[in-house]
Amino acid sequence: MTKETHTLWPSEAAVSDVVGRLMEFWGFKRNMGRIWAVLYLSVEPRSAEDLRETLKLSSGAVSMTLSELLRWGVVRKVWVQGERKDFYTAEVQLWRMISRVFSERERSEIKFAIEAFEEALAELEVLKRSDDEKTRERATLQYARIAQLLELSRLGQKLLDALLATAKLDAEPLVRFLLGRDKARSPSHPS
Amino acid sequence: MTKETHTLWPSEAAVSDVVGRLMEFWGFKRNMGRIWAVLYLSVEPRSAEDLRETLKLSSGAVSMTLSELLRWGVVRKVWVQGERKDFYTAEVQLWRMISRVFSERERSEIKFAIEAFEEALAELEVLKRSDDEKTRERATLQYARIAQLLELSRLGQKLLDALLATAKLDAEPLVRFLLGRDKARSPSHPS
DNA sequence: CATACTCTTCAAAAGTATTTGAAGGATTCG
DNA sequence: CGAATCCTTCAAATACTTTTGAAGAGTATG
Repeated sequence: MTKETHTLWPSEAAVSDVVGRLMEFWGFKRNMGRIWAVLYLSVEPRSAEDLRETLKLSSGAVSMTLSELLRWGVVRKVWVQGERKDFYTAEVQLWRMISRVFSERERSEIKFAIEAFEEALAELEVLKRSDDEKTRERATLQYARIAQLLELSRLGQKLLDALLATAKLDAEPLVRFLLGRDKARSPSHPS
Repeated sequence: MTKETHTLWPSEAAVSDVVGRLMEFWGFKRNMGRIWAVLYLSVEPRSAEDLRETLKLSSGAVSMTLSELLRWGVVRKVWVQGERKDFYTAEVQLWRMISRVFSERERSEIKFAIEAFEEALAELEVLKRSDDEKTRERATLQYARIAQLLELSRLGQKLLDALLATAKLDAEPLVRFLLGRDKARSPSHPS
């Protein structure tokens, strides 16, 4: 019933925009970022209609974007006393969000790559024993190069795993390590 | 003059494809990945025409993609004795490539976000002292939330810096740390 | 300096991705 | 049960990205 179209403050608009862009950069739809940001900055849960008006989107877009956000577990449905509509809030545990997204998305991507590299290596293994000199040379070089790619991918995978393991507990551990390294270098922001 | 259209082996095609996808996933054009991969797996430097034929692209596409790759420093021009055309090779130092891309692209992205968050905080700083109760509440919550985003961004920035500093020297140091953590947990792939 | 060859550019075409809004479900309320 | 409200779906429209290929600029060669 509250018909006041929550107008965004300039700072809210700016943050939503930046988050939208960041998300886009990370391969999501811009509106996912914008909607999440609005919810993240909202004192109370918001309805779909509310978001639709605030961000000037179609009802369909809001519905689809929200369901995607729900699927990624970065937004939750909330029941508000005596209201018919659904209300939504943002997950505020940033690390949780990130780890969820990473573990679902980046991991499968990298897993796929790793498998492909392994297969390629297996094929080249055979060609390295070819009768043809040229073929052997080519196969040998490629084998070495792909092995590099594989190594890098495995490393990326481990990095991700480490990050995820870390994030699952708390924000800090890995963080600390990295901040530590940095301490001596730039005095930067006093805060 | 060598008119033999280097046909790709299945393993080459597969790897080029995967690398293309990975690159696409990371926000580049798929063809950048494919071209780079072909060069990376090539025994000798290749000409633009050669790539055009191998990958069935238009001359324009090859030209533009190559110049983009050159701009990112992941491919280099090479002069081949007695040849009129330009020849190209891939940067084979993977860490170098990655650190170059990261430092140019991700860093500016994150820097921009950080600035935006800081500005938003400054604006909210004022609103937190508003006469209106509601406004104060809203501003206070948003301040706290954006501060979280800012913290996270700064962390990301530091992580990147650490990675870059590492990569600039060698592939290993950061790597070692991460591999260490992992050792005890999952026996996984026996190789 | 004319010719041949190569590379680049760019407007148009093709291809993708996102958004819209109307139709249809689903749920609650009287 | 019927009306009202809200949510979802999906084909069509729009917006955005990438690719094409022809025109032209640049350069080495005879």
